[in-house]
Amino acid sequence: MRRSRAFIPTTKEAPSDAVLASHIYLSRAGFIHQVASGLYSYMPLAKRVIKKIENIINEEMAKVGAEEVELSFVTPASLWQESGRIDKFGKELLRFKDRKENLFVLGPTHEEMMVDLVRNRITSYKQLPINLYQIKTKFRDEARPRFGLMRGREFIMKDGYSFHAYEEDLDREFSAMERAYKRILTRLGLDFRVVEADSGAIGGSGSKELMVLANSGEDTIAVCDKCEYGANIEAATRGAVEIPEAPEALFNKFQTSETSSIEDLAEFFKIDPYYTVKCVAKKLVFEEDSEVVLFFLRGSDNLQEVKALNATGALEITDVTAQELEELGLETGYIGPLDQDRAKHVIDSDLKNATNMVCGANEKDYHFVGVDLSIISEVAYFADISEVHEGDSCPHCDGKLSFTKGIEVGHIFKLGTTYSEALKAEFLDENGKAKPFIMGTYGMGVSRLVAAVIEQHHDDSGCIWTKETAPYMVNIMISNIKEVTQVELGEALYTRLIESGVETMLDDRKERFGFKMKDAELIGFPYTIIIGKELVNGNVQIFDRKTKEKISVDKNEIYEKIMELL
RNA sequence: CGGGGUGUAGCUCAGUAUGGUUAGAGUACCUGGUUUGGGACCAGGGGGCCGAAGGUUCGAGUCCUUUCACCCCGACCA
Repeated sequence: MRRSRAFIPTTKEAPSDAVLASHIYLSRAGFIHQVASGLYSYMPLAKRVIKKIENIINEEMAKVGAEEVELSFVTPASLWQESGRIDKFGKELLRFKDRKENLFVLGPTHEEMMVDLVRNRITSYKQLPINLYQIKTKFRDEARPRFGLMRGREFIMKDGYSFHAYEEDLDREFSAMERAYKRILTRLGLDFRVVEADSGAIGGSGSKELMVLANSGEDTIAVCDKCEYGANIEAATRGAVEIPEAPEALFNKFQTSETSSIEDLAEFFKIDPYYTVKCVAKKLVFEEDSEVVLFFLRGSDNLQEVKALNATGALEITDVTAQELEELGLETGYIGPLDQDRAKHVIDSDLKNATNMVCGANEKDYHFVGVDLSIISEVAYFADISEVHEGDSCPHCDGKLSFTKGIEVGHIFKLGTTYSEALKAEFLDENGKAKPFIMGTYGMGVSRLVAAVIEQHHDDSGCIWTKETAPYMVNIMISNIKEVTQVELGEALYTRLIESGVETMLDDRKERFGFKMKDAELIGFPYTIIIGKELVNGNVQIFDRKTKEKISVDKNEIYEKIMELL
């Protein structure tokens, strides 16, 4: 492509709302243009990058035997009613009616559509397994779109779905897909981590997220410093702690005025908060109603709300007001798990057999000491509801957990029969018995990957595309368009590279050296061949975007040299 | 959805408290000239329903009402 003819509107200034590097540079370098909140147009450079990523995905999907399809973007709301997700998905689903007053939604994900496509077409175990995917624009009416391509309302996603007759076959496919996803991210040149995760509103198990490591990531992930373990903070667990010697005490009720906080309580008894029981009261919203639920944890721990949701099966978790607690007869600061009959409660599994604990006596100004929680271990409801801390031990080895930020670019999980049952998608097994498909689902954010690459590969001058993602590999810069010898060499080299299949840009604009260099750095071509003042000595230079180094090359060897580098 | 902010040239922003020439700057764009290794310089030029609608006034970018959009913090987010 000739730069003089290309549509690449670069600017010196970024849109005022751009915060992330990817948003700033993709805007400034003329890749994307925002048209409305969370909606972006892709200009030629972005389109090329997207195609590259799609090609890599297609290649890797072909290797594992997945087939590409394309489902309609506008989907009938009736399918969403059938699965029951029309209410669960909420306002993120953009709904509208056609001229005949039929209700439709813009697809935010395509479980229903894919199950509908397969049901009654795949009818025998002999036809299984199959794995179908598409790369398609999705729409989620996010309450608050932000960060450019990172969290748009309209975005491109690769979504795949596999159908199986047996659990073991799903397990096999799931592993194969995990490997394929890792290969994709590796080829894209990304530093990433596969972590255990919560499966969210779609439901399912064996959930894993593929996280591109970047400080700007919206997710916090806990990773082990010794083994491969990594998990989203929403799902992270920790190894059993060596229970330190508890200060022994006989069971007793103690007057503890002015100690409604864990801090005060620990100070009062001169013990570590680890030996205290804290109560976190939350209001849980269920499909029909809502109610206050008490969560008991060690004083040293914090409630992990996603875990709390999973433990209770609620849809949403919100704060409670002091008034609501009062109405239930709960004494703030002195709520304890013993004889707790005022509200439903969940106790952190870490407390299951804890002894010598201090907890609220459900009476103002009184706490129990020397509490042995094992006495209620048979009757109370225990679940993992605490959030791991940095420095906690790894659940799989003797390493320590540390936190890092990640961008969720992929999410794979085992759906099981949730959707096939809801949509009555069944096949006949060897015994002629009808069974729902066992499904897996595999998502990867294509447009988000474009942003993720830049989040991980940029500097103060702009984008630094990796070899597999670069919109053009080589930029030939003719320093002074009035110098005939420079133009001649540039044109000849351009033609030769194009003929060799190299994606090449020829900067043939009548601009000054500095202007063109800044522009090339902003766009981020991996290599720029500078044909300039050294040509009188028979030399040109290769500028490496990543290192910003320029190396001189004899003009007669430049073709071979650049081909070597690619 | 709660709280806050901003809408003026393609982009970044002045001007609005106290209404009053033809609405400004930088950048980008066009023409001519000089320049040619790190976003040049000089001269000239084009570009605006001052987010929209209504109102107050002799007069509104500026005051009032309504509305829309966008952004930030939070809630939410397969």
